[in-house]
Amino acid sequence: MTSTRIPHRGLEPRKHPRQARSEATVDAILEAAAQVFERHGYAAGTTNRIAERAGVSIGSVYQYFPNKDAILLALVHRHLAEGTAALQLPVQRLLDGAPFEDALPGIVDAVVAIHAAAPSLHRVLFEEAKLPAPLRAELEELEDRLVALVARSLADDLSSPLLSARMAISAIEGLTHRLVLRPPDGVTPGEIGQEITKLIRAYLQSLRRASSEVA
Amino acid sequence: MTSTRIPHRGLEPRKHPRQARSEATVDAILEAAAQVFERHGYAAGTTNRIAERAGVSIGSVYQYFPNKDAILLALVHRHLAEGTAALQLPVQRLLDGAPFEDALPGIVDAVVAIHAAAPSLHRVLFEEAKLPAPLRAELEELEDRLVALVARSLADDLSSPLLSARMAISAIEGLTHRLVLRPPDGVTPGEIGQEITKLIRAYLQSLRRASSEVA
Amino acid sequence: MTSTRIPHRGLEPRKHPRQARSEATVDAILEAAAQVFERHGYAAGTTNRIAERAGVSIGSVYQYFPNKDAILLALVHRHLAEGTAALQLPVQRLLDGAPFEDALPGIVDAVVAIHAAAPSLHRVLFEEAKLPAPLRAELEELEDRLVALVARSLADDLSSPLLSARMAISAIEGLTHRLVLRPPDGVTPGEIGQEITKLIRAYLQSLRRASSEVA
Amino acid sequence: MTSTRIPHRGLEPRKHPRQARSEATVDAILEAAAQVFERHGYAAGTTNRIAERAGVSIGSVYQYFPNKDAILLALVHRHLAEGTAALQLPVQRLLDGAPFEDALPGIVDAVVAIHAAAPSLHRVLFEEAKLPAPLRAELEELEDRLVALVARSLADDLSSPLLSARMAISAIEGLTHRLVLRPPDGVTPGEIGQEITKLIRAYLQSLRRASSEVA
DNA sequence: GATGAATGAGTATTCATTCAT
DNA sequence: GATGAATGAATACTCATTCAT
Repeated sequence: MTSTRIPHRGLEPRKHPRQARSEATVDAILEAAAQVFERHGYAAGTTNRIAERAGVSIGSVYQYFPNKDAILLALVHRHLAEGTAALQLPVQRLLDGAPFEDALPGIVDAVVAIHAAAPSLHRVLFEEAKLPAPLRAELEELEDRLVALVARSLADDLSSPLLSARMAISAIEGLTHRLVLRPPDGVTPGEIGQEITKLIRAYLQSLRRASSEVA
Repeated sequence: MTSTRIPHRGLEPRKHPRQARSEATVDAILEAAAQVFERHGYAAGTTNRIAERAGVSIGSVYQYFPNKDAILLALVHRHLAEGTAALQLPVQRLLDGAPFEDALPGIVDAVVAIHAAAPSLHRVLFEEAKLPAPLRAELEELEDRLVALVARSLADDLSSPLLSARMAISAIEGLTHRLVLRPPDGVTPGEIGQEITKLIRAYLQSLRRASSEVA
Repeated sequence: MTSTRIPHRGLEPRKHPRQARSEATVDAILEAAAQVFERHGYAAGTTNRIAERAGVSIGSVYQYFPNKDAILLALVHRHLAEGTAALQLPVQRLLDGAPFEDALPGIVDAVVAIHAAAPSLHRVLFEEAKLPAPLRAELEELEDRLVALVARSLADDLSSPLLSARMAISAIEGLTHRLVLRPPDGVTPGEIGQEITKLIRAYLQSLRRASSEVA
Repeated sequence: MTSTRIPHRGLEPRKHPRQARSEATVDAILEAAAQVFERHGYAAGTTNRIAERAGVSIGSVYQYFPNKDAILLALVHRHLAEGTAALQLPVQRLLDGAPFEDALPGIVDAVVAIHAAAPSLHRVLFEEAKLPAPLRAELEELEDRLVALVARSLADDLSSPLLSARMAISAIEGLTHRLVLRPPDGVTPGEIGQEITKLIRAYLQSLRRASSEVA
């Protein structure tokens, strides 16, 4: 397949490895795929290269993944799991009723961390590859849920909490993405996070002022 | 070529059309390429598909473009020219010494307009395809110049004008990109622009307050 | 056509140029073709390159030649005419009854001259390209006639004049071809010719001795 | 590639077959290539035709050869190995100090045998295709070494042993090439060899006579 | 007559995927 | 289970040739 489009059917991992050895093989393949996609992009990251780097025969790759797209999907899921885990704590705080601005630094740190780990791979997974619609929908829903959560925490002060929450989350994602992939000279990821936090805070506070003025 | 990498040499258009007929052909090819890349992405946007959609034989495509990458490059340049044109006015105001915040809405509108015209194509041109290093450098320099210009206009009030300018420009680009590609329900591009403007303004004002407090 | 095979039909020049201008065009095309084939070989010598070098549009080339092979054929004929002309004198001496060894230096000089003029083109015309069978037959017949002529002049002294003549002619051709294309260090074409002459003379004399001993 | 030029890099066979099966595949491809090139020439001998005749998919061809040129190169090397083997014995005699004329028939027989096995393929390999410069240099050096060896064995009697040796070797090659490719009526390869031997002997003896007369 | 834009069959090559061992 | 040899559809690109202007 030369295309980048990722069909939906037949993407489930072929067999769930039950033995430790198999699990190690799957891990090796995924790790190899991450490296190969990171370096070459999705289209030029051939399955044979992945197999070679994993130290495994191409046949073994297809023993565990029905096709190339499935490998990418598994990577997406792995990435997603890591992301969810990193967001776990700050999101929990939101659920516990903490104000958004308290959870904000934790969220930003988590997003920055996710991107900083493998910036180029992130690009491949979420921008180069055309993920299957259902997965894409799932991703959007995930973001929507976070937005909704944030909106709820902003609802008391702001007039358009949903839009504001969307702006905040999008700013975090968008800025992190841009700035981590190509960081300005002499600025560390940590500082990037702080600056993003500042920006969001300023935005929300100005909205609050506007909101209170109206009232 | 299945890869997405775009080499630098040999990408100049092959012949300059001398008859009106060929100019129309080149236009048709570029327009077709824009559509095909927009729909299928770069990798899956085959040259034959482009030719077919242009209503032209594959040979004609290669009469004017030495290879597939050159088609994409031409598209990038076309896009770039439009972008530069759209930014012309607000940038001129900056050059004339206007404060950034006055030029801001114009800049945001221009960036939103560029994205809104063909959001998906924009993604293909600047994210899926690996542009040749020199072009990429040129693009970065373009952004750097804009950042420097903005920084200059912010230098009086702010302590880190370069970083702040970078944040502002990145926020415009990053947010526009995200929000135009997948706009929140019931929000128009115009409103997106306004909200982005608000966000940047809030950020700068808060920096100013912080700056003056220190002083 | 990528093939080197040269079909037989439709190879006659399309129209005999009647005006001086046309004749000049044909000449320019042939000269350009000679240069292009000499430099690039037949397969890589494209018709467009020929047209360009001739300073003529591709359409004009096809006005005078039905296809690429016809150009090569015309070149072969031109070459052949020159060869025949160069051999005219020594062959006439043979016809007049002169002994072969008297005509020999003239023949060798002629053959060397033909090769030396454009060694690489000669290779393309007679070895790379697969000439159409009839032309090939014609060429062979030409050589056969020369061989027969030589054989007649050797018939009195030798026991197998036909074979000896064939050997002599083949030696001239074969040696010239090899030695002119890649001449040994510090040896001029003239010396090559002299040495070939020596070799043929020695061969014939030894045959004569053998022949007379038997008798 | 339509051109006949053969670049030098990336021509090494792609993988060394480890299973018996693949060795058979490589052999089949080479044998098929020999036949296809023999019949159609290099340019018109398409890789698909080779695959088809080998009873193998086109993919398998490229599993073992990086490109078409590499196939031709492998054929050249195979041919060369056979040639070297055939010349082994007579050359050894020369090395052992035998006079050239003793080794001569063996050399001629070897050269005739090499050509007679696949005359047309020989033409394709060494005349139609433009071998990469290094290989061409290697071939010339091989011939040069043989010439030097012969010259050494002629040095005592002749005044220009190097030129004479070059003439002798060139005559063998050139005559064999011409006469085997298109043998005169009713003459067997064996007789061709004998006649060539005669010719060389006569040449050398006449040189010797000339040399001794001078002295 | 001349031009050069347009054509499209044909070529080398890649790479995801299968399957015999 | 694992291997890697084999497959072949698909792709970018060339170039001889045609034909509208």
